[in-house]
Amino acid sequence: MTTIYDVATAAGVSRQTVSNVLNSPEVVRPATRERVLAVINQLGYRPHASARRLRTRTSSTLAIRIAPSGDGISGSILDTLLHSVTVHARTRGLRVLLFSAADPYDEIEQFQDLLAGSDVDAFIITGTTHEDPRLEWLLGRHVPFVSFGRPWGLPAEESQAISWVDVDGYSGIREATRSLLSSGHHEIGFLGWPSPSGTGDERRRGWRDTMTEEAGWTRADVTTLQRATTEGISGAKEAAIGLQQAHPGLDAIVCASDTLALGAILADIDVPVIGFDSTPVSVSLGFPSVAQPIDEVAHAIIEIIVRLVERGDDDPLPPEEFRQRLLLPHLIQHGQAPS
Amino acid sequence: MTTIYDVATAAGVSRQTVSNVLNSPEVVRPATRERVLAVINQLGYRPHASARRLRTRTSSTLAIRIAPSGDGISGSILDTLLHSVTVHARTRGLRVLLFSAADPYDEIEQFQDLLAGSDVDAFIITGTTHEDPRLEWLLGRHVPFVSFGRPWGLPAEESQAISWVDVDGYSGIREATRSLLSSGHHEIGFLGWPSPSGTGDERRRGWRDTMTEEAGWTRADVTTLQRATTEGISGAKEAAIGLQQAHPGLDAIVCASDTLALGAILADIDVPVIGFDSTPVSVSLGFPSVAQPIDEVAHAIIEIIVRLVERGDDDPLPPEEFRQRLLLPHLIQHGQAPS
DNA sequence: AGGCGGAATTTGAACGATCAAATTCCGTTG
DNA sequence: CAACGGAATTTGATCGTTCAAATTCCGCCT
Repeated sequence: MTTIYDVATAAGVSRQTVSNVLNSPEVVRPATRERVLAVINQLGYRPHASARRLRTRTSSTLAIRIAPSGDGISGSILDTLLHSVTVHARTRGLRVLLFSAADPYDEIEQFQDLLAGSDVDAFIITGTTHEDPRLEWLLGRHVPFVSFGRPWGLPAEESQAISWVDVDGYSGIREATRSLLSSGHHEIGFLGWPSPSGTGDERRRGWRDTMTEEAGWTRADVTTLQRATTEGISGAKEAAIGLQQAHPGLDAIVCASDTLALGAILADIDVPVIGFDSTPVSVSLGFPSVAQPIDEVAHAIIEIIVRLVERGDDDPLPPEEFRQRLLLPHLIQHGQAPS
Repeated sequence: MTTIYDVATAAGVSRQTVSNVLNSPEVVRPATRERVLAVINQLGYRPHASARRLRTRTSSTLAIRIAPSGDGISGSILDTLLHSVTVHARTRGLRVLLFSAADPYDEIEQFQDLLAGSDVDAFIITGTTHEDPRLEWLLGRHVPFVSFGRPWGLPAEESQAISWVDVDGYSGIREATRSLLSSGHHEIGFLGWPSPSGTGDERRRGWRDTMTEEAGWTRADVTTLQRATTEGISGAKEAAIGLQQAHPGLDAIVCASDTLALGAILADIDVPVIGFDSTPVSVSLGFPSVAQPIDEVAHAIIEIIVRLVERGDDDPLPPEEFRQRLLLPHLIQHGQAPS
C-alpha cells in the first residue's frame, strides 16, 4: 500500500504538498502540481479514506434506510430512488451507505452509531409521519438530512427548518384527470386511500378540484364519485364495482396508486383507469400512470445535501427555496392496451 | 464527542482496558468490565469507526454495485436481495455500501478506491459473464468476494477459487413442469431466452428433462415445443402464439421469466402459464411463478463473506462446500386467477 | 545590494483507536 | 515470608491524513 509519504518522497516534496495537490490545488505552484500528480498516477496512490475521516471528521457519505423487505407491487419507488441517488451521489463525490432498522427508534439508534464513527455526514429519510421522532432528533443535533416527502402536518415554524424534496401529487392527478376530460370523459371516479393521509388527501384534492373547476361538477356531487380503501387489490376491485353501481354513467377512474388501479382494472368494468407511480405493473400491463420524476428527485436531494454539508456549523441555513423542492410528475401513456 | 480516554478517566482505568472491554471482554476481570460498561452507557460512548479502521485496516463493510437504474419489470430481484443482504449484514455487524459503475472496468476502478481507503472488506458481485475482468482482478488481489450467480463457463480450476451462491433454476423449472404434469397437463411448452445463456439454458434443460423423463416425450419431439426470444413482452406474445399454432394441443406453458410469462398470458391462448422470479407482476396478476429464496441467498452470502473476511491472509480457503451454495427455488401459486 | 512581503513549501501536532511489550497485581508455593 | 508466575492492567508506538504555524523561496523595489 502506498501512502502520502511514498508519493512525497518520490516527488521530492513534503507530505503536506501532496495533500495540498489533492485538496487545495490552487495553493500549489503548477509545475509542482504536475510533478506530484504524475507520481500519484505512477504509483497508483489513493488516499486512505479512514485516515482522512479521522482527521477531518467528515465522511463524504450519506446514509439511507432500506425497509426490511420489498413489499411487492409498489414498494419499488424507493428502490428506484436508491439507484438514482447512488448515481447522483457519485457525481458529487459522495457515497451511499445502507442500513436497516426495525422502527423509528431503532433508526435513531443507527443514526447515532453512524454519526459517532464519522461514518456518515448526512441522511436521507423517507416516510415521515406526524410527530416523527426522527425529525426532532436530527434537528436537535444539527445533523444534515433531507426528507423525501414533505413532513405533513407540522407547525410552520418547525417545518421551515426541514429540507425536503417531494413530488406534487396534486398536479399529477390534475393532469391525469384533465387528460381524461379532454378525451371526452366526464363522469370520472376516484379511488384513493382513507383520510387522513397527507399524500392521499392531496391526490384526492387534485381530482376534486379538477372536476369542480374544469368539469362543472359541484362539491356535493363529486363526493359520491369517490371511494377510499386501503392499499390492496381486492379492496380496490370491490370499491370500483361499488362506484360503477352507484354511477352507471361512470366513464373513467383515476387512482391514487397503481395497486388500486390494477384492482379497478381487474373489476372488469371496462372504463379507462389511470394509476400512480408508473410501477412495473402499469408498464407491463400498459395502463397509463402518473410517473414521479425520481431521477430529478435524486438530483435535488443530492444538491441539497451538498449544500447542507458544506455549510459551516453555525452558518445560517440556506434559504428555503434551496432546501425545499416540489417537483412535477407526469402522466405516462404506456404503449399497450390493458388485457 | 466522547472518546475512549473520557471513558477510561471516568472509570479509573486505562484506555486499553476500555478497548479490551469492547473487543476482548474475556481478558478483563468481570468486576472491571461491569464498571467500564456502566460508564460507557452513562456517557453514551461510541467508538470512532474511522479511527478503528485506520488502525486495524478493516471496515466491517461490504459493497455492492447497484445497476444504473431499475429497468422495469423484472430487475427487482437485485433490489430484493439488497434488502435482505442489508438485514443479514447487520446481524453480523456488517454494513453495506452502495456504489454505481458504468461498466466492469469502471467497477474495478471503484473496487480500488473502496479498498484503498479501508472503506470495504468485501464485495458482492452479480451478473458475472464469461471472461469477466472483475473476477481476475479480485482473485489476483485476494479480495474477499461472493458472486450471486455461478460464474458460467470458467475452467474448473478457476471456478473452484470463486465463492458463489446461486439458485437452482434447473430444479425450479422441473418443479414447475412437474406440477403441471401432475395436474393433468401433458403438452407443455417452454418459452426461454436464446442460447447461449447460462441461466436460460439451465432452465430450459429443467423443462426438457422433465418432459422426456417424466412425461414420455422424446428429445426430438420436445424441440418443437419450445421457443426462444429475448426478454420482452411483445416477443413473448408472438412466440406463445407461434407455439400454439404449431401445437394446437398445447395445454400449458412454462417460462424462463415473469416477463415472458406475461407475454404468454397476454397472447390470450387460455392455457396455464408459469413464470419465474415471482415478481410484483406475477404476484399482482396472480399467475404462478418460481420464486428464488432471496432471503436464504442473502443469508448464505453473508455467512460466506464473514468466513472469508475472518480468514487470515494466507490461511487456506475454506473448503468449497462452505463457499459455494446452490439453493432451491419453489413454485408459488399466487392467490388470484389471471384476468 | 539589501530588505520587504506575499507565495510556496515544510514541520510539528493531533485525530481516536489498537497492537505489542512492559509493568503491576495477587494468590500460591517452597 | 520471600520468591514465583500467570492474570490483569498500563504504557509506548503507530496507523495515514490534515490543520496550523513556521520556515523558505523568490521577485521586486529602493
